[in-house]
Amino acid sequence: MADYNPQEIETKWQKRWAEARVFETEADSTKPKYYVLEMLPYPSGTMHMGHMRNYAIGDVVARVKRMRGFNVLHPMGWDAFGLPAENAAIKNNTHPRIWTNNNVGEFQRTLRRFGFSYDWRREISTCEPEYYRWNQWFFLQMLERGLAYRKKSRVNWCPKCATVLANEQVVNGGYCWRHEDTLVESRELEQWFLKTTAYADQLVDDLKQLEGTWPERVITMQRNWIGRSEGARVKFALADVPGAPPIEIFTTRIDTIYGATAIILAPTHPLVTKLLDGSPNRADAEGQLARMRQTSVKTEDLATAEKVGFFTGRHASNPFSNEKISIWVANFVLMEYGTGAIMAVPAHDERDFEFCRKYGLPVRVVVQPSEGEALVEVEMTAAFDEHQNGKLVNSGPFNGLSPDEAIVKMTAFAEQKGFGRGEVVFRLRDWGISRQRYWGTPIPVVYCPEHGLEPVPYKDLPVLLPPHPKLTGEGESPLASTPEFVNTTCPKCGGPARRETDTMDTFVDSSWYFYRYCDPHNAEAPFDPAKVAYWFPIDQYIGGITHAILHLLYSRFWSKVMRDLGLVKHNEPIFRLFTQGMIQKGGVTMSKSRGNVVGAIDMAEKYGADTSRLYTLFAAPPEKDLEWSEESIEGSWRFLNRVFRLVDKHASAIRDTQNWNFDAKGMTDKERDLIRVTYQTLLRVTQDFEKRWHFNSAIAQIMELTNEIYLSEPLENGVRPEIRKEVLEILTLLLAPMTPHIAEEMWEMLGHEDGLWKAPWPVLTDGQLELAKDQEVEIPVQVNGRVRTILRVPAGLSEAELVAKANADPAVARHLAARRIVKVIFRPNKLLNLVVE
RNA sequence: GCCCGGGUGGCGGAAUGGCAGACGCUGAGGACUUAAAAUCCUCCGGGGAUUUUUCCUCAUGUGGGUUCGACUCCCACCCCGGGCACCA
Repeated sequence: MADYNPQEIETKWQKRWAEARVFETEADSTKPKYYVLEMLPYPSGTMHMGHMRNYAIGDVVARVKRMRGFNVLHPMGWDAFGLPAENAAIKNNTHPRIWTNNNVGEFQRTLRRFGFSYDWRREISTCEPEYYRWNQWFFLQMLERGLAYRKKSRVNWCPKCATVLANEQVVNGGYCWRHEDTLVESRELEQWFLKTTAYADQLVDDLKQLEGTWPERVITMQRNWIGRSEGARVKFALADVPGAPPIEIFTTRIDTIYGATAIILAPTHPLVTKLLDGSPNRADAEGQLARMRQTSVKTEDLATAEKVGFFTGRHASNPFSNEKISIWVANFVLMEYGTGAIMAVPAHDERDFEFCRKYGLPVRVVVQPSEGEALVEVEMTAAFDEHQNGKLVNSGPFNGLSPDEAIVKMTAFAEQKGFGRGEVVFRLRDWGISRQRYWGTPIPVVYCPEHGLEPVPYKDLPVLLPPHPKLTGEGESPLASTPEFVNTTCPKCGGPARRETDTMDTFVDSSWYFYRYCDPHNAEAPFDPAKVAYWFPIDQYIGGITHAILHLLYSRFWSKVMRDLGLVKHNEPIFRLFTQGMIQKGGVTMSKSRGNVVGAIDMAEKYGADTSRLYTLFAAPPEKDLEWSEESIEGSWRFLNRVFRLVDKHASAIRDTQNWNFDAKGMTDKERDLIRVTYQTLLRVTQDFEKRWHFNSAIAQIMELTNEIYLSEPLENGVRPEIRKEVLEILTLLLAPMTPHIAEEMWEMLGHEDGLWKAPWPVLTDGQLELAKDQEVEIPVQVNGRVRTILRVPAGLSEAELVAKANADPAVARHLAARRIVKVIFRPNKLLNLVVE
């Protein structure tokens, strides 16, 4: 009699797995491959159970696939660059590398303690020169192709981070994604960009390939983020400024152009100052303009702010109607989108309606609903903006067309006349990657007084971070105040030159790390394309919904660039994506900053890794958020003890028994019942693992099986040792993907000298499938859809026989009374429903 | 405002058109024990009738609908969570 001692068992098996190198894999074209990956963690502080859920799910998948004969790649690494390391280093007067490496050590120890089946030889850390040199290599490749460029731009500046943020890192309408209480400011700086917009079309089109294997909402979020709009660009000539260039506007509703009653420019539109030159309204206008230009960058405010604007005193003429309309400037028109100028069609656009009513601009209906009452301008209280359902009026030669027809014809007309053309506009902007911080990948270019911007030659990569930076957390990049880094020579002329001092956004690191896992120690190239061709695409990627836009969009972009560089063949790197729910405590997501974490190591020490893993899988389906409960985890602990005692009790009697030959002859009823429930459990659990990912109900099934076995105790009475062995072995194998250590231990107790890691997932023969079938079934008998009795009958009973039995049953007879049966619904082995008058 | 999720016992959850509440937690009772813990067994949605047994009835956010039959499908609404938010 031994007690279940998880600390001892878990250490023992982790050691054996490592010695036998069980989880180390190589590309092998003779075997089917399976690449399962969990998003790489940012190593900060200690790991909590919120992290572990992600890895527990991935490990189940990896272990099930291995048992099913796949060559499984399951790697782990560290997203090791980033601001917290630098901030912590400043605070503690240490080096970011020391802080980072300590955390990496802590994270690695925790993951190892949980027994996750990673191939640790493939571990990568993005802050190592062996890794980030390839960030620089990719950057130079993009620079050569015009996909990396520098421009002066208004940027999002987080005063706390003291650096620039990408648009995607500005959250909640104007706050820093790391400091959710800090408002992002707007500044003008020279910045490096990657041309994500060059792939905007593909990024949106290829989302179709992901339908069915990616969560719908992730696809929708990406589609909205890219924001593709088809419309037209139209030139409005200036009516009262001779020789001035026309104003170009973008619209998706060119069909409503006869209803345009004003042109509105963004406050920062370059034409605004020209228009105001010599305008009678000038003084007044400039005051308003100044106010508009300095309003906050909070998009949330923008959305709810009242629309304000002013008349420039100038007019433009509508190229379709030659009508003169006034030109305005207003706060709700954005310079960053389209052309920074719009035509206001108040009758058919909600925003324009609001603006024009406020300033008394005319409203003119040009699309009348095809059903119901006709619109009357003065009575309108809202714009009529339906596409589908209307026809054009007051629109010259286009009267009578539907809006959709009119869009096509009017765009063609504008193109023919030379004052407009069809255009597709994206909301997506280029990816600003410059960061004015130390702990990131140096951007590999130098500035020569003679030759200007020069890329660092490939042979000189990596450009290493200087080992002794001056970190202050303020002002420009710490690299700029590190002379031994900045001062260099021009690769072209050898004269003195300055290095670029910006470093790369850390999303660069995570955009391609999963390729490096395929060939992590390659010193000649980012990876061997042949190895990537074997392992890719990632069969299953698992992570939080928080990365639905940023990380996944950049990764998709990077893959497409790599494809165009000829490094990979696929369009999309990730075949199947799963977004798991968060672990919460007290109703909010577990996180260090909220101070509600449950430490992973603490749980492993208290209950063991197996219990901790089991509980995160059992408490809720994996896609849903899960409220951590210290009381509930006790149930998982009790269950594993219960299983262990069961195996322990029978082990000595059955360990040396021959395996059962599956001969059904001579089986006792008790044996049949046990075998049936065991096989049925196996079939259902297999389904839950492979098809539905319902780990929680898989565990429930295994618990039920365990309860059944307990109720059949003592098994020695009427169950032969070989059948006991069959039942307990299957129970053990079912648990193996989720609680691998205890499963290995029990497998050994059951007499196996080879590790369970060598055992395949059980597959039933036809004979065994026969034994899995019910011989007797319980059939609910309904009268008019209400259950009146449950009959226990032999499986496969015919309708007639069942109806006869039902009629004979007093509980049914009572409800049939003397009424006539008008219809019989019969589902074999399932249900009988008698419909009476 | 728009777009997604979701709403089932005291709690986490199960059931993808066929016995609502599997499994687990909590709680109650029993066995074992000098005792406790652990363990094993039983019970546990509401109301009513019958009271050793069983039967009826209500119940899956609300109201309709489809169906022999609806937690499940359809329509409308309410509430909760998340995402987007002047993108022309």
